Amino acid sequence: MSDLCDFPRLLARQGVKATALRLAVLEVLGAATQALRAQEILEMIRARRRVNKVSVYRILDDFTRRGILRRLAVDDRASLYELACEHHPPHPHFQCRQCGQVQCLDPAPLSRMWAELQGPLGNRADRIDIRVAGICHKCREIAEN
Amino acid sequence: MSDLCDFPRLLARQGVKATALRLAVLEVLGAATQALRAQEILEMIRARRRVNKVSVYRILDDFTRRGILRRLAVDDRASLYELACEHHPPHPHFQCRQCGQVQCLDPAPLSRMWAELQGPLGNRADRIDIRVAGICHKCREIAEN
DNA sequence: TATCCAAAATCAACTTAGTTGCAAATATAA
DNA sequence: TTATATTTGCAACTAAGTTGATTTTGGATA
Ligand SMILES: [Mn+2]
Ligand SMILES: [Mn+2]
Ligand SMILES: [Zn+2]
Ligand SMILES: [Zn+2]
Repeated sequence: MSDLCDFPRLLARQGVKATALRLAVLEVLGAATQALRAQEILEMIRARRRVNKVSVYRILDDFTRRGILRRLAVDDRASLYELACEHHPPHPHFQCRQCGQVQCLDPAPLSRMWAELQGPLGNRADRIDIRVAGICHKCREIAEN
Repeated sequence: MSDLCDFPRLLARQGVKATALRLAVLEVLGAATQALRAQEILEMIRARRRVNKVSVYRILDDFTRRGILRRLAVDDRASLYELACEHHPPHPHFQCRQCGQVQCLDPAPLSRMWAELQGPLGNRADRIDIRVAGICHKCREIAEN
């Protein structure tokens, strides 16, 4: 999702050491054009160095709790991760039910939605996930030919 | 989510036989006040009769593909199931990050959202899932005392 | 520079949630 | 009744993630 962020600084602000592995996780996600599964992140890091999957899972978990990453629950069994820095505000996603691809959508409709759902039934809401499902552009082209 | 539906007729319309097990799955979900995990459905059926988990998973899967049920992807590893009949139109959900409880919210905001997200980027959207997360009513009370 | 320490990473083993292939049972048709 | 199709059950397997214990490492201290 672009490399606009200064990852070492981002980690410093959170009070965590910028280890090679933590930076590798952020760099993989920073270079990605869409949200990635833990397995994909692991493989991409393994293209460059040796890593244990447990370390990656623990880093993803920690980053998600700290708000450095967002974890997206999708229909598949594995969840997806994306950067949650200021350059990537929360936004809806589109998942194709044919190919499974998950695209990031424009954040605008989400902010309009916010007021509607804020604090219903006495709950204190602090996050909205929107997932739009259907058939993507590409899959429609394939089906039409 | 209430027993307003005539399950045998619902199944007949879908061209599937109304077997005892299929009806048991629908009755459990019809009586539930919130969406249930496969494991919970299994246990509730087992309180009355002997069943194999595979049969339940296969029924849940088949019903979801037919649109009799909706499968909700949540942050936990197991997904949730709810009836998708005319008495339970699609709606947003609220999940508490403390206790994990998932509540069904009012369908209204979802229909307002629909127009906004329909067919972005050339995709053909046919479903919107909205999940609101935060701290629920109950958990807030506990925290305040 | 050597030694110590806490944080980070690794390893093997385990768990959870679901899946697969095939066999047995049950229902329906001929 | 016999044949056929559908449904359910059983055992074994898989994918994704988790746990607890151990080893490694990057600094701080002496
Ligand atoms: Mn995204
Ligand atoms: Mn619901
Ligand atoms: Zn597609
Ligand atoms: Zn709660």
